[in-house]
Amino acid sequence: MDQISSPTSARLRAMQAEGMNLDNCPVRTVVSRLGSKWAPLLLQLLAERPHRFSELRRLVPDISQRMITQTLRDLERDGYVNRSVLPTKPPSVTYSLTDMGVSMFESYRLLFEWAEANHQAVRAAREAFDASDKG
Amino acid sequence: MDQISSPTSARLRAMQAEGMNLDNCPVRTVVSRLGSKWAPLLLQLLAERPHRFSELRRLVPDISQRMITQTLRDLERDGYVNRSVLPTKPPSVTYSLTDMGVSMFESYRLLFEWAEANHQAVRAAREAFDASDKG
DNA sequence: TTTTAGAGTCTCAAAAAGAGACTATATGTA
DNA sequence: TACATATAGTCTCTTTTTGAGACTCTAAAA
Repeated sequence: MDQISSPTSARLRAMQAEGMNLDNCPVRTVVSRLGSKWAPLLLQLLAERPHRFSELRRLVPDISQRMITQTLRDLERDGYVNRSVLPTKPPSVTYSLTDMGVSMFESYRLLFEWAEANHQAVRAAREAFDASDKG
Repeated sequence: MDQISSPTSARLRAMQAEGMNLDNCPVRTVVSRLGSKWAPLLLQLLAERPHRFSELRRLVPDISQRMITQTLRDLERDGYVNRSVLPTKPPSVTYSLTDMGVSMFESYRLLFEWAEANHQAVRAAREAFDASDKG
């Protein structure tokens, strides 16, 4: 049984007929990780240059240590981020993008650029919605 | 006080000095919504053509109705999705992308394409990580 | 008369996120 | 000697978010 690719509705219909579920959908597998609360921010910083743990902590003051660790671990697990430990005392740990991370970020960056260019429109839409009867 | 733009580390340092927090970071504001569990899938379907609520439900069998509603509401609130009700009995509701939704999806789509092309590598990285002492 | 369809809402359980304290070791300071 | 600081986390507990499943309403069809 093949991996599912981009699920067009025709494809979804076929999958449904075959009794497949969507838990293996590659797009979802990849994208849902990258859209987590802190991943975009940390990826942007690592795309700029490698950073140490404590640098990230200082640069993003409203993230808890637990969430830095966890987000970086997830990104490392998926192969986007490299974690290298220098055996100094106390040890220093540097995080950087892998080749795959760089490759992925080239695509992801376009959404970031869209967001920078259009966040006012999004914000306006949000406020209009909240001010309407729907909000 | 201006909106924060893409937070380079220099910018973050400046923000920190000014006592700003990152809750208004436009990239995070926009991206974290779009990376939620179901948004990518629903956006793909709506990018293909408009769909009705019950179509989406049938096409994505493992999503609960509550989550369809909520995800579509969030996308509508942010201005990506249009919800139009036809006053039939029972009423029919059609969801489609707005112009802004189409514009956003043009950028987002590149990440989807990357994901389709590279999900095997991500999966492999994940398995390698889990098999190592780190997992 | 019971069923079906559409488009949800409501309630409650499970999972994830977040805050804050705690750990280890070595160096610097009083 | 005693105390504080730095790095890179982990542990526990609380709050928030997600998710599943039952329930609602209306009108037409079987």
